[in-house]
Amino acid sequence: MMHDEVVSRLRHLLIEGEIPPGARIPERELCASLSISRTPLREALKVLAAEGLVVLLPNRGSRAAKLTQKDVKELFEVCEALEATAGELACPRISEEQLHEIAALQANMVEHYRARDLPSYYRCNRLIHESIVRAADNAVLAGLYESIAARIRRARFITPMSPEHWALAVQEHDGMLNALQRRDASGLAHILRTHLRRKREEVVQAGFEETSGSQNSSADTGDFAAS
Amino acid sequence: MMHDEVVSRLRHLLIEGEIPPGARIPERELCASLSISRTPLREALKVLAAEGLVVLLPNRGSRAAKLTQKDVKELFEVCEALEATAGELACPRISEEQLHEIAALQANMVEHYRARDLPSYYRCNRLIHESIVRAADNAVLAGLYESIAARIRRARFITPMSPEHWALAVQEHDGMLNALQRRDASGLAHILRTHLRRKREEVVQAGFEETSGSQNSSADTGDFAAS
DNA sequence: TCAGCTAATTCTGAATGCAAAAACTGGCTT
DNA sequence: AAGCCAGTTTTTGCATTCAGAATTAGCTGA
Repeated sequence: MMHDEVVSRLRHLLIEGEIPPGARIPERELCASLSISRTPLREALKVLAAEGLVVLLPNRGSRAAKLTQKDVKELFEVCEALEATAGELACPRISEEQLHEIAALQANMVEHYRARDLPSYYRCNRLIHESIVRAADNAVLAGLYESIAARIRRARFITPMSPEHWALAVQEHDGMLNALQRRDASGLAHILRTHLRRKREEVVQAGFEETSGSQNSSADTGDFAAS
Repeated sequence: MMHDEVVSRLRHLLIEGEIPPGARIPERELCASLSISRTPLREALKVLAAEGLVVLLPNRGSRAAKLTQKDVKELFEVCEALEATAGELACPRISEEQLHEIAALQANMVEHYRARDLPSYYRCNRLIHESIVRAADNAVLAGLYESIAARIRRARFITPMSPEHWALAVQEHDGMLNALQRRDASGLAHILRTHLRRKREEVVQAGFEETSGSQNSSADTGDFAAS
């Protein structure tokens, strides 16, 4: 098992909530379940700690980072900036092919919306946003977006997605595609901003976790047990 | 020596150009010079690779990441977005105390400008930008800014800073402070954008390195020798 | 002399071992 | 019975060790 694969695998466990926020990360068990020794696992944990998905407590092991309300707010603020920038850069840079690809994804997404198939809808939605970011042709931006979006996705399982918001989101996506086709950079940026601000409201409304930003409150979650 | 300290120390070596871009990173020598074993050093290298300062070549060691023209362009595009966002967020959030602090730094910086003391000027300049970011009260944003600004700073030693640009930069800083005091969010964002765009032009003008984004061209730089 | 091949060396990546720190357990005191 | 302390176990962090890959050096034969 390659180093990058260990990181990816572990990142997946954290993002998908299989290791829930705040849970202790037991090195020995993960070593066994990934069949690697502690050295590469610990390297991966340090990387994920730098990414903000893991908190390392000196001499006291590591925990999956919690997601406080403030964290989510901050992540959305940054995500908004990154996506708006991506939108602005993408307008002059996007190729016809990429545009068609996004249009196809959009059509696909609307299908899933009509079928009320939330998981498929989310997948398309995510692919569209990623496509816009990719069209901005900026690897640094894409990397940061990837990381921030992943951290936001951890809060996904708390949000229920109301019917009104869903309808609105689909509408906004139409607006996005339209702005892209018209190469309306500031228009697209604006739509992306409001789109994200709305989603943020939705997530914050759900009001999960407590307000405290402490990662040390150890008295709440049990250990994560590797499968 | 603590883990975080190893990372900081190594990061410093890379940012200050003591390990020049493209140079091979000799594990053994660094281990000796930091008096640690390979395990913590390799952990630090993985973290720095995730930050984009180091490139890991499987089974062929690690190198300080190069800074191509495209890299610089991308970094500035992102930095622009982050700083503009910080400015917008800082305006409604900044405290009187923080404002006075920035005003003091600004006065200090102008002093250094008059004395044509470039290193001191740079230090103040950096502190001002960091203060604005801090005033935005967003830890995620601050973290990304820190990382991106550090990577940009690696290109510093190539740029000569012309007298006209310098004068203009000082003027723009006056504008920033003014906008902050007036709590003019979009005004501040605009100034920050043009300020950075100008600096970017300046750096790109200097036209270092080749255009190729390849990190693998091993035939150009010798090894870095630890002091 | 020099290209090509093979052996030795060096270096990388990962497992194991070891000392120190933390967590847990059981017994003792009040 | 509750709290506290000493001894034990577990866990953490790092050094060391080991296998495998890459690079280098040396040798052979044109």
